[in-house]
Amino acid sequence: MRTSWADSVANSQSESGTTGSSNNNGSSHLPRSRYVPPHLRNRPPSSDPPAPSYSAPPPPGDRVGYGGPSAGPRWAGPSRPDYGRPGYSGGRTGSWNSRSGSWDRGREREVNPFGDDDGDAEDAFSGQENSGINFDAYEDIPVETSGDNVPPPVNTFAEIDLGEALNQNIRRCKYVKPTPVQRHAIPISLGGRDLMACAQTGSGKTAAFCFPIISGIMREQYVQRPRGARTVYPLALILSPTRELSCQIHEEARKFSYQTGVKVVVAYGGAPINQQLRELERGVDILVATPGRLVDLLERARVSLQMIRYLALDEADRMLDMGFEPQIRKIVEQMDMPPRGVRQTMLFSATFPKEIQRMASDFLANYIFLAVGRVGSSTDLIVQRVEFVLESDKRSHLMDLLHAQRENGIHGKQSLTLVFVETKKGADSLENWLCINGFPATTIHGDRTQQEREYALRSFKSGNTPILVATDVAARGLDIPHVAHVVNFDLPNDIDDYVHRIGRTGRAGKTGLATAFFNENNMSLARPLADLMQEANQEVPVWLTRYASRAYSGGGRNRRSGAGRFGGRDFRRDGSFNRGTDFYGGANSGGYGVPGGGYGPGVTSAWD
DNA sequence: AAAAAAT
Repeated sequence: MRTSWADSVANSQSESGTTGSSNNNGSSHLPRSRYVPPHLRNRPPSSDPPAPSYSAPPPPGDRVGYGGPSAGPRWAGPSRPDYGRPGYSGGRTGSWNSRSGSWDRGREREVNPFGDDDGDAEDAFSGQENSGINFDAYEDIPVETSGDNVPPPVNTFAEIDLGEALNQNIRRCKYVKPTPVQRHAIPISLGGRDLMACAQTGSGKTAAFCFPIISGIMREQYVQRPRGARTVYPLALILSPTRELSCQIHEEARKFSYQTGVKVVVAYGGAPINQQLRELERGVDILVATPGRLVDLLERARVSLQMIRYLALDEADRMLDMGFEPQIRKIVEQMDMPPRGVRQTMLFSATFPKEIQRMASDFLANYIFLAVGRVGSSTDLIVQRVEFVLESDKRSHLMDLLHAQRENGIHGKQSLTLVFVETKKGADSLENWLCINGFPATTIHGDRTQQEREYALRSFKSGNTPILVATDVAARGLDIPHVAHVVNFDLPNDIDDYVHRIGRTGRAGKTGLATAFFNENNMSLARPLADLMQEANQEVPVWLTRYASRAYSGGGRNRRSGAGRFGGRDFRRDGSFNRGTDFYGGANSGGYGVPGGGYGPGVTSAWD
């Protein structure tokens, strides 16, 4: 039987009579037997796994491991050299480090990230959060792996020795069983292997790279980090292309690391740097950042990458599209980060153009390639409609849609609708027009201040302004739960972008609707769109088929080399890219053309 | 061409 360190803390706290009461709302003590932990409140009585044995959880604000009495041995595991990889030997017991002692100054109460104590309107949807996941949709997802000695996937979280503290947070998140990307990626990462993967954000990708990092840091033998003047030394770095995405990863990572003692800090541009510096100074294990701000911090020598054990690059192709390659190379190769093979690296990308392949071969060592199909292959979950709408009719047409939606909605409440437009100016003007016409809308684009962007996102998520007009800043990666409808008011020029946009709905196994306004300005998209819809078993209007057959072949398609079909490819198999001894051809033959997994030639990026 | 990202 496993006795984890966290268990012993929980036991010792229950023995010492700690009452598990009090959220930050100052509610008075509840009798212990009646105590319902915040994350178990407001739930439907059935369908949940048996509640964890919870006689008296530690008070939410009190960091486990911060000098608690009889907290058990801080480290009982085998010792490793400083730069040792967190090898996975399975069945280890009692080796969980609390990270205590690292951030002595941070004795303030850790804010409960699961808060039913934040009291704002985001609660409109709480209680449904994650509980409506259609797990059947996850069953038949095609998954492909290749590489040396791929660790076998797991079927339950219980099979993975992540530690009790993390397990408790998994329960608090109401994750019942791992999603496909988690089933495969977590054992790979825990096995200390580098990973190149593609999968949707909504399918649990963030957890897939956060769990191994958090658990690895907790296992880490306590190593004194250098104490530079004002320099901090994170152990893990997560890079993502947009500020919102970084925030989102940070929020999730905070939930996963609650009461583990692992500190997560986010740094991104557009926000005052001083506050971020203060956060950093209070201690950081995992740093989530956008490239620009991180480079700034590195140049100021406020952050050192010397102690980095884990590096995760999210939406790598997106970062390259946005011209971040120089910054990323600077961060990974030209600062003080340990080289590949010493640190552990995870690279997530939707497509595999040459630049990504080069990046993979430069940043990863003997990695495992993992491709996870789209949840429900997008087919079952997103209903795609395309309508011919003249430029001049778009606004009134949108209005019709919104009216119909409002009437069909429950209690006349507008369900969340995300409207994509091409330009920042167009976004502002459409938002204004919607508001004038009685539809509360807000907008998100790169000309708005970060504060405005964050406010807009919050206001949208909470349902206060159930219509969000967005440019492509919101197209990829953002996981906004409960988006019922995505409207492509202006279609993008690239079918990949279309796929990403409609992927903002139908997430986490829920169904969604995507409507596109098509007109003569979108001719180049006719064929790829018709092909895509057909392959997704959607109804293709006859007029679109006609345009498609007329359209000059190849127009508007993504012709990036290296991209193609299900999950892209592990290019190491091509033989064309072999370089040095890290590469090997043709392990694990077969696997392409997994049934139901593809969008056909030239159409990629079903992944986030 | 537009969008994004450090000040």
